[in-house]
Formats: sequence, structure tokens, C-alpha cells
Amino acid sequence: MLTNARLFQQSYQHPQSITAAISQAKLACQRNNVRLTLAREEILKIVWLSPQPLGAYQIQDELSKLLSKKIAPPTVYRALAFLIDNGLVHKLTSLNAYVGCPFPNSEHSNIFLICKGCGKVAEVVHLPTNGTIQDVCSKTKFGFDAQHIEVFGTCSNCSSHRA
Amino acid sequence: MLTNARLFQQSYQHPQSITAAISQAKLACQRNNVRLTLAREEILKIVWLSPQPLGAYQIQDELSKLLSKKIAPPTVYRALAFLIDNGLVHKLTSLNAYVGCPFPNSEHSNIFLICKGCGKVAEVVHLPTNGTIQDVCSKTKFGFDAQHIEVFGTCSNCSSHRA
DNA sequence: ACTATTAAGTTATAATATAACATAATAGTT
DNA sequence: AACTATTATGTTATATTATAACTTAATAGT
Repeated sequence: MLTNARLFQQSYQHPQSITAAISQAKLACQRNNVRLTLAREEILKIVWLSPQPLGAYQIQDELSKLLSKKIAPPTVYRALAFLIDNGLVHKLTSLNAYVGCPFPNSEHSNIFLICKGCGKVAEVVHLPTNGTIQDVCSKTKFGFDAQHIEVFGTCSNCSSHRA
Repeated sequence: MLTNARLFQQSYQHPQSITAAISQAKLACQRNNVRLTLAREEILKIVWLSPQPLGAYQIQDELSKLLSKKIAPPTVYRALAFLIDNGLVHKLTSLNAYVGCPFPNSEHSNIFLICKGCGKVAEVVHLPTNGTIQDVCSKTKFGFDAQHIEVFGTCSNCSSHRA
């Protein structure tokens, strides 16, 4: 089981995981023959630097500050679409918020653990769950394309601190 | 495995499943000591009568026609909140659309099969998937509250007709 | 009938996202 | 290096989804 769930214990994002994310992103873009432009790279950093998933307009604010100029929503949404298409960012649909993908290369379960306490979100790659979903699809003759799993609850850090 | 996936083969909602949904709703409301008012009941019917999930403003239009008067968004959103709270309707967060729950009483997997072809959505209750999600939670010491699983793909009806 | 509670009406506005068209940057070719 | 096709961004306006805040109405329990 592949996960970044220990970030629930961390008070900040390790800078190394951000630089790792950026370099992974660069590799992914090379492979896909697409460009990681300034706006795209900065938005990826912004998303990674945040302990919680960010909304598009929060990203807009951050980017605006960072580049000291007005940024309009389409700039943000276009960059997010690019990052999502290239597997570098996920949208959490129940929150309308965006989060960096820690495993941009691996097979995807797209399981997100969303803590109601601290608002942090961890991602999990879990083959057994992929398997049971496949079972559901074959039993219903449903041709699988993609899945998105959001799990709501309380992380260990929050349950120990607020017991 | 409990599912209404055969609705993918149907060209309309069987009236009996709608009346069944309404009577189940009435029972659920009695149990919870809450009222199934006119707006709530009509919206539940509207959602059930649609082969595809409906957006809040589509529901608004329908209800407005049905009652021959202007309906404002809060009326719709409040009724939807009520129906969701009482397990009678689900929101599909990736679509911002609402669908009737065929199993308002049973344990919930909240697995939704969303067909990209016809736009219909089936729900599935699948204990093995619940189990693997529980495994993920125990391995990550994440206190489970709820889950929401959206699966995207093509239903058997669409894949046979558009092969 | 009286009162407390719950629900609905009403108006305005917030939050999220996209359309459409103009301009600019980049990559590949000559 | 200039030319062209492609890709990306800027800009303005607007669509879509959802909620806040306050008023009025309906219902349930005394």
C-alpha cells in the first residue's frame, strides 16, 4: 500500500517532497511532450506548499502575490486542468479543492483520506480496493475508465490530540 | 451485492420504483421524526423520474413547472439537504448533480457507476469494497466516518449499442 | 387558542467555473 | 534569423452552483 498518510503527523510540507514533486512533474511533462510553464510550475508549488487542499481562488490569490500581478480565474483553471490531465494534481470534488499528487507515475487508486479535524488530505494507492471495484464492474458489465474515492474521517493526529 | 444497475437497460424509470422510493421515504421520515413536506416529496419524485442525475437548477425548473410558481434556489437546496441528510438522495460531487437512493435503509457503500455514454448512474452496495476501505483506514489509523466512490465508465447498454 | 419549533418564501450575493476572443510565447521549418 | 503553426496566456464578460440573512407561514404540542 502506497501512501503519504504520515503527512497527517507533520506540521509542514517537507521541502524535499515539494522539490521532488516539481522534478517528477518536469519528467512527466518531458515524457508527455508538454511544457511546464511558469504559471503551471508556480501553481504546482503553491498546491504542494499548502498543508490543506486549496480552492481555485485561493490559488489565484497566492499566485497573484507571488508574481505581483493580477491573475484572472482562467489562468488558474487552465493550469489546474493541465496539471490534472498530466496526473500531477487531483481535484477533491466534495471540497472543490485541489491537492498535489504524491505518486504521479504509479497506478492509481485515487483514494483520498480527508480529515475533518485538520483538513489535511492523504492519498492512498491500494490494489485490493482496485480489485473489488473491478469486481463490481465485471458483475455489472460496466466498462471501467476511472475511479475517485473520498473517505471522510479523523486522522490519528487529530484523534489523539482531541480525544 | 445490492445494485440497481439494471436501470442501465431501461428506457424509463419504472413507476413502481418511484412509488416504492416515496413510501420508503415516508417510513424513513417517520422513523427520524421529520416531515416529508410537499416540496421535499415533489423534489424526491422529480429526482426519481429523471433517468439521469439532475442539477439543482434543473430541479428548480421542474418544481417550478409542477407547482406553477416561482421557486427560488434556497427552497431546492434546503429540500435537497433534507433528503440527503435522511439518506433519500445522494449528491454526485463530480457532476454537481443529485440522484435518488435506491437503498435508503441498507448499509452504505456509496459506490456510483457513472456512464459516460448515457449519463445514467447506478448505485452499488458492495461489502468487499467496504472491507478494503476499512483496511486502508486501519493501516493508516484513520477513523472512518463515510465514503463516497464514483466510478466512471461505460454501461453495458452503451457499449453494445455503440460498439 | 397559544406558543415553540420547523419549514418555506424572498432578496441579495457569494463561490466556483467557463466562453469567447485577442495577444504572446514557443518550436519546428526554411 | 525570419516564417509559420501551434500552444499558452491575457482579458473581459458571464455562466453555474450554492448560501446568507431575514421574513412569513405552517405544524405540533401544550
